[in-house]
Amino acid sequence: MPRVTDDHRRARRDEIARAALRCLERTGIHQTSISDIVEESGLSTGAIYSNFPNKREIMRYIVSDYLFPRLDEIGWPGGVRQPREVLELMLQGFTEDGLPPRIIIQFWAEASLDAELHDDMARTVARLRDTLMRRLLPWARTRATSDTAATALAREHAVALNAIAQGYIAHTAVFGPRDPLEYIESIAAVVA
Amino acid sequence: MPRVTDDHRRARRDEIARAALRCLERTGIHQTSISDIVEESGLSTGAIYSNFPNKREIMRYIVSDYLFPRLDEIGWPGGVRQPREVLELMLQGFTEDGLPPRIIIQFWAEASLDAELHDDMARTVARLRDTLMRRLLPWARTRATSDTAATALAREHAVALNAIAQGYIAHTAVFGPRDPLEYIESIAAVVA
DNA sequence: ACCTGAACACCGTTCAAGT
DNA sequence: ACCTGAACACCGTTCAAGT
Repeated sequence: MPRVTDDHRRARRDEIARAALRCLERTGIHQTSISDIVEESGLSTGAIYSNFPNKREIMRYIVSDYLFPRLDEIGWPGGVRQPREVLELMLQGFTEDGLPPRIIIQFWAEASLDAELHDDMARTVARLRDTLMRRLLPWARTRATSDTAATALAREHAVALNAIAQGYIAHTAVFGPRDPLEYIESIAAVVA
Repeated sequence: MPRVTDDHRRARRDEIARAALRCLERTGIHQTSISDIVEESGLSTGAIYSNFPNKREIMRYIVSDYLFPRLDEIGWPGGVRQPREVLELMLQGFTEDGLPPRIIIQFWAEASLDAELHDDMARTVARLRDTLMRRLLPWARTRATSDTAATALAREHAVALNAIAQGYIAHTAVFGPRDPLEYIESIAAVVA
């Protein structure tokens, strides 16, 4: 019995979150009002508030489940791949499949002010890092003598990949789209 | 005669902007209300609104004049400096003298939604880039055959330095303070 | 000319009433 | 149990009245 109710509840929450996301893509977090979400979803104010306690919890739900939806579904090639190549695939994956950078940077701004939203973001980013780690592991094994060392190396590089991706997203959010390969090349030239 | 009035006006606007900035550091752009700024500045609502047409224009004023206040006042060493070293000094300068990354990322989020604020931001970043360019020029001259080529090279690298600094600020805004040198080293290891 | 602060319109949230 | 939508409190902005 709880099964049916839970499924229904989740479906409703997804319906609301997706409507909210369509509003966010148009106007951002703070310019999106509850009544915009009411209109976009076709539900009533009360329907929103009987599924989420407040607007902030809708945003937390989005950060946890919708912010970087498909990174583990990128068509990753198998085999040994250099970190640089994994980075290139990741940035191309964001460009093609992710939410607009404009939205992501707004959630970062929120996360820097709200401890719980920050923790949701940290968990989401940790999932991303683990996906990257798995892709880096074959390469890391060619560089390390033990399995433990390989895991540590892959993890370190996955963290750095996340950091560069964050820089790329922030950059394109503010200054517009940019070719990922050219971006990577330009920062490589500077830190070399 | 207009001189005195203009100076007075500018002083008042600075007074308001600084009070607003103190509020922003505590609670962010959207959680800072006009009445917070009224309280923090000791002025009245009407005094705010007779110096700025609305809250957004206070934010534009901050982006133009207060966001990266001291980058050209960093104690830059003279002589030929590698891009990597200029990058290190820049990130250290941000860490020591700039506004908290938490605030800067909020203005980026705003700039990605508001065309005029975006243009203010672009001008501010262009000033930063020109400062960096001047610091890179001695190095660029050792690498280029003409003055024109040196200028172009310095400019290219200055743009990349800005991009990396933006990544660093976004990263520290969300994930907390991090040693600039270690950050640079970790991304260098990946794009190498 | 600049400032005061009460009044207005709008948004997030609540809650009595419905199914 | 979930939903409706009018009502409430608060925030950005305006404006008649003051200096």
